[in-house]
Amino acid sequence: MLSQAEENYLKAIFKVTEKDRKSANTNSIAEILSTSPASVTDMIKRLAEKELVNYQKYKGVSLSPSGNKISTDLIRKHRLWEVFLVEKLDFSWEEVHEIAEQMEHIKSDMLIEKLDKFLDFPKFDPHGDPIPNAQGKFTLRNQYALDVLNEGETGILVGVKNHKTSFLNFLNDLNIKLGTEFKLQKKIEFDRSIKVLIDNKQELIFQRTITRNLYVKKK
Amino acid sequence: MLSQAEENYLKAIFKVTEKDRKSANTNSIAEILSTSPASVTDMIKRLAEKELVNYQKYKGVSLSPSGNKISTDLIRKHRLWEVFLVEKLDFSWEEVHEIAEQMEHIKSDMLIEKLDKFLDFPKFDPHGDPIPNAQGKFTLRNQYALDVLNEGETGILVGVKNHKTSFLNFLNDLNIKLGTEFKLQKKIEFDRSIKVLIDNKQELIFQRTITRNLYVKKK
DNA sequence: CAATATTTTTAAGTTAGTCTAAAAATATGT
DNA sequence: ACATATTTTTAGACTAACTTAAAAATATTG
Repeated sequence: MLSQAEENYLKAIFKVTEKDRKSANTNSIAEILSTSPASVTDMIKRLAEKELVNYQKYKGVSLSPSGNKISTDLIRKHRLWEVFLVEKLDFSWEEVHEIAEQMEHIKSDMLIEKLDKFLDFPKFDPHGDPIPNAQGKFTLRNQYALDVLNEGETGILVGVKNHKTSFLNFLNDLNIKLGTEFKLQKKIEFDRSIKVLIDNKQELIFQRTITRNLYVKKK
Repeated sequence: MLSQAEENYLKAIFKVTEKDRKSANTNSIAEILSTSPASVTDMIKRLAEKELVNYQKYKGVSLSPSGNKISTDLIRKHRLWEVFLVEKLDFSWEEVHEIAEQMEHIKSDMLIEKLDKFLDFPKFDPHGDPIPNAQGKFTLRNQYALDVLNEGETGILVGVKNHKTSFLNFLNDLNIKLGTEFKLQKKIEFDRSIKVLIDNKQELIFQRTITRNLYVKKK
């Protein structure tokens, strides 16, 4: 039985390596977990001992098959609980991360099975992130950052990359949510910002810091 | 912010002292938590430091007002989650204790408020135990152990004292659940066992070990 | 490619929570 | 009430997870 600390390390390694990076370095893990590189080395050795990670001194760390399964299970649990909090308990999407961070450590396979069923087997969480199935498989989707659209094209918001409360509240204030339609009016070459028409109502200019964080599917 | 271990000690002290006992002794706490008396002394000192308990060496320990509030909050959370698991996720009453034992440690006041509302403010958990309100107040109920009924009287099952899986499964096998009616046919003086008619269908003899653990209200 | 900067690991120490064994205090029985 | 039994506390040691500081390895750059 893994401790919550061990689980959090596995998740952090997953996070670093999921963007095709082969292995995670000590510093990046330390930063994600707000701890020291020394602590990371310490823990990695223990995880290597349990064959949850592949590790060679100074060469970075990656997840073993069993470590990878545990990570995707954690992500599955986290995202299912987020759906529960938003759909059933009426939380807003910027409020759920911290709570789900706690709930993902509850240990009971039957609980997750039944929760999944209760929620009607959702494939995406409230931020549009895919929920892996019980085998650890993620649903893929054709999605693009908003600034990839061509002029005149319309995209439907299906996900957000940045999950910070401040960013989500910015979207709340503009009444932007999953499903919101963006019609790209004009690409401004100078700084790659764009002029968009939102839900056929408000027209706005978005900088790259925003467009990079909005995932749409083409309408 | 309290650790799960600290919270479990507070709950154990609550459990020992709730049956009108003024203070809890080291051994009884150790037994509940499956730990050693030495560990209990150790932890009690820390809890006393934080003014969560009243403690004098060799004289037992009791909850301070703040310790008591934390305990009832934990019981509230535990029992609300049990209701959720049974009512919403379709668990059986003998399956929920362990899971709720984990869930009760999730820290979020808003979560419990919203959960309470989602469940429509239940006053009793799946075993018939009262759920304290946010102020720590328990709903009282006129209930009696089954063997307190007089011959000819009928009682409706409103709670069970023993929560062990084996006992609950015994009840499941007899199709006994909250709401089941017991008509007391005969008291057998010899060993205080009773002959009861269950839901006007099956007639059985129950020993004291069973009747003591069934709480009914008079019909 | 040597000097410097950065990253990673090691070493040594801390805290929470646990244990066992022994000592101290309290309770019990004749 | 005193000897014995029981309970509780202390002492010392252990593990998991963390820290800081220093040493070692790797990477970068003029």
